[in-house]
Amino acid sequence: MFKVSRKSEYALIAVQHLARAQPDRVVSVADLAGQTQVPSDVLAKVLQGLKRAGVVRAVKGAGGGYGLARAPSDIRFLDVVQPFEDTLAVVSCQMPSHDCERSETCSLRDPMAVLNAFVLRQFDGLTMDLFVAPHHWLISGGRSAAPANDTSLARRLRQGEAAALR
Amino acid sequence: MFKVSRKSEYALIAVQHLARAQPDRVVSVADLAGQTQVPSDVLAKVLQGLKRAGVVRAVKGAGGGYGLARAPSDIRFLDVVQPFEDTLAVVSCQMPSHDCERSETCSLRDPMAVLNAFVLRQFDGLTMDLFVAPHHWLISGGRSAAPANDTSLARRLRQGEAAALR
DNA sequence: GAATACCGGACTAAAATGGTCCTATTTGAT
DNA sequence: ATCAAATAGGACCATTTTAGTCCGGTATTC
Repeated sequence: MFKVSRKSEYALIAVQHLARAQPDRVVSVADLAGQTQVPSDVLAKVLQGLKRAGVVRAVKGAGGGYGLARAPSDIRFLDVVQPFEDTLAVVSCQMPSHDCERSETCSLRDPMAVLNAFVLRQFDGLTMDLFVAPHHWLISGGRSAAPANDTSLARRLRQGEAAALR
Repeated sequence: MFKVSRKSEYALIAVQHLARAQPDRVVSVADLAGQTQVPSDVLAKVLQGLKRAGVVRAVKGAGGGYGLARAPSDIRFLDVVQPFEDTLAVVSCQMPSHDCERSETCSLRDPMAVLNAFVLRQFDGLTMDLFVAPHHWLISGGRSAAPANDTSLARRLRQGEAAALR
């Protein structure tokens, strides 16, 4: 459980690398594949998906490539991952159009809804700036101000909270 | 992502039903399959797994069957689910014996470790009593005392917190 | 000793996953 | 104009994972 698909991992890696490039520049798939060690065909597909999701912008033709559509702090973790996941539900009875044939005898649905909403809410507060720089949250003393929808998880990430690692 | 395997869902359902039975009684796979609408062969496998995990106890022979090994409040969500999941990591670079070939250029590992630990910790605080009775946490006024390792998620579940559902 | 039930391996069908290949189409440079 | 660089995206395949079935074995009760 929990584990994201490999495409999602590639997407996270791609966004991370694009975030390091100058904001107005654009990087070709070939270059990015070289940097990231991700098979370029697969990476191409992933970037297309990210483009459709509006996370990344593309410039076609010679000299073209991909760049972030906006600042990492405006890109949520789920924005990057969702295009490559079929569902974000913990159990299937929480999936969009599933009417449970066991509803008579099973009472998992409601507690599961709470659980599911909690998890989603936590992840919703995560933005990609928490992942980009190499350990920027560990070495940098200066910490950014907490955004409005800050969650416990986001807070911990920003602080590199050691407690969470135990 | 997040989604548990179907066996895990069956395991949750099974534990829920066993929790409703009298603590000293034991229910056969056939009976349980009838109650839960789960294919009995599959359910048998699931219960064997739960037994190996120490979640349920088995009584062999005529009149035998399965019962919970301890009170629902002493059974954690992860106890029930883990036997049927290959991994609890969000990304593969957090899995037990994975040495990352991208460690030079990828800085996802450390923030991901925080993320991973956070998720696990939240789920670790979940016990099965939060799932058993039909809406007991919604209709019952009396609420149990918070255990030592209470987490935000467990708290919300205990309260059936509407905020989490938005 | 026969019926009841757990135990658990072997096997199969179906689906998801990860990856490759091939062919447009757009664009910049010569 | 033409060519090369690059994205766009469909079709396809191999592998793995998943879900489920089947079957013989063992323990226990009546």
